[in-house]
Amino acid sequence: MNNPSPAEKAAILESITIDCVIFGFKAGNLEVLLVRHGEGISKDKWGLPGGWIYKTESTDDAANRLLLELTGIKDIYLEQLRAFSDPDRFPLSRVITIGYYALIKEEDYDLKAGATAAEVAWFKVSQVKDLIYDHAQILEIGLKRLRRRIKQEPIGFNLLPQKFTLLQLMHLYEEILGKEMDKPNFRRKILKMNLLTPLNEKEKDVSHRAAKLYQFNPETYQQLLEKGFNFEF
Amino acid sequence: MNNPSPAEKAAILESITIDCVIFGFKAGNLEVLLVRHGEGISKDKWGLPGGWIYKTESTDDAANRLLLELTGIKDIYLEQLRAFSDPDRFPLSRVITIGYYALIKEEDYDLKAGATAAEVAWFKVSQVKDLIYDHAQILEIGLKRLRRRIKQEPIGFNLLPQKFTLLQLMHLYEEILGKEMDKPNFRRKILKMNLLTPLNEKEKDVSHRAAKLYQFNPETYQQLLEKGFNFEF
DNA sequence: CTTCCTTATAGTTTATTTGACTACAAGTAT
DNA sequence: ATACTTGTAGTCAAATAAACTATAAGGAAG
Repeated sequence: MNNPSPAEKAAILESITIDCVIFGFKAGNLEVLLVRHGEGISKDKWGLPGGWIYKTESTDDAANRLLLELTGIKDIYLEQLRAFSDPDRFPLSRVITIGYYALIKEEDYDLKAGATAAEVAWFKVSQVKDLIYDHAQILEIGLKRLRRRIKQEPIGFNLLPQKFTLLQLMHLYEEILGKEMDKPNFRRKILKMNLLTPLNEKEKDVSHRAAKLYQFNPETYQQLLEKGFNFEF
Repeated sequence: MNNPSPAEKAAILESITIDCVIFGFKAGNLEVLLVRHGEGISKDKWGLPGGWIYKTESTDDAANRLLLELTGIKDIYLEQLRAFSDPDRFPLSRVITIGYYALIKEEDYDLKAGATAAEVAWFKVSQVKDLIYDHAQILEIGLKRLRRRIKQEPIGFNLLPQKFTLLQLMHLYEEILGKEMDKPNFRRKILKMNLLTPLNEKEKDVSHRAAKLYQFNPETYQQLLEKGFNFEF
């Protein structure tokens, strides 16, 4: 979100930007993808990946392009959060930013800092601090959305590896919703949804009884995405 | 959303606008507020109330100001829908619009066409057609949001008069969700929420047994707004 | 190889919530 | 007085949720 060069100015919208909140999950922690800026007024500070919009692209396209340019991540489903429009949110001029968010499996993507980003990395959400501009607020709204969504749609699964145990899934819910759950009840409820396909495999290299591995049933997944569910637990 | 005059250009953002989807409810029908444009390329066509954003105001403020200028409605709670960013959505130039929506009691507000609006009026949602630009899409997204929300938060009450009967409330839900409900069950469920305060009054001038009137319990209302509920019926 | 420990998984029990109904009460209109 | 309409109360079986107990399957320690 540095100021555009004169050459770029012709092709971009002047007072709108994009910022992306990308969530991942690793070792029981919810993480978010940040970039360290390599130039401009926020040089060397960390913030959400984002930038300017070309006049010829939709904001959805811009979000995907920017994410690719800055972090190397491509072809993910980004959902719009909302616009952030405090007149003073950006110090150099009046700029409204449109927030996007996504959930991805960290393991599926290689990070590669590009364009104006000097560095890209995952940070535990609970430990993020000192983001540029109003990015802390955008992250917070993204987190709120994630929490609301995960109770009503089977989106959390995007954060887990292909094959996972029921306990891993439960821990994911516990981490995101910030509350403890009952193993037998969780198991019963999620299995009844028919959303998981049991595999003929088990965990390996664990020092206790190995749990069965599961993966999604993409069909039920689609149905539930549309119809929603209630995952209060 | 006509093009700004040169004098205005200094003070407004060039490629962003606001559009508002205002829902009301009357005689069993869900209605939406539209304005007939008095000037510009969409002269004499109907569309959502909206317009340009001053550089010094947030989009929330802009939405409220524009609504007041165009329709005379003021001081309502407008919630942001999302940004609409199709590069071709606005014929004259590249303009992204930020949609807002609100639910209000029609009876509480007097309409008064102002600024660039030649006329303001309520239209039954089911009968709206031929809106300018992509306003049909914005309305559709607003409606979707309304349907989702009304199942999870007690927002529908904003559409009813101060005092109302349970059947009126149920009809509101039926109209918005497009599905029939069971009277006794609806009654039981909603009363148990403790959201309604029974009044010592009854309907008047009806040609059948008069129903008891209720109003909200603002405290429970606040609690439920934060905590949410599940109003599937 | 037996015992202990940890985690996985199955099952029980009780209270609560739903959904579909029935029944009756309270008014208006004829 | 009677029929008709809508409001309100209550019943009952099925489904769900929450808390809990019990057992199985492994590895680790002795």
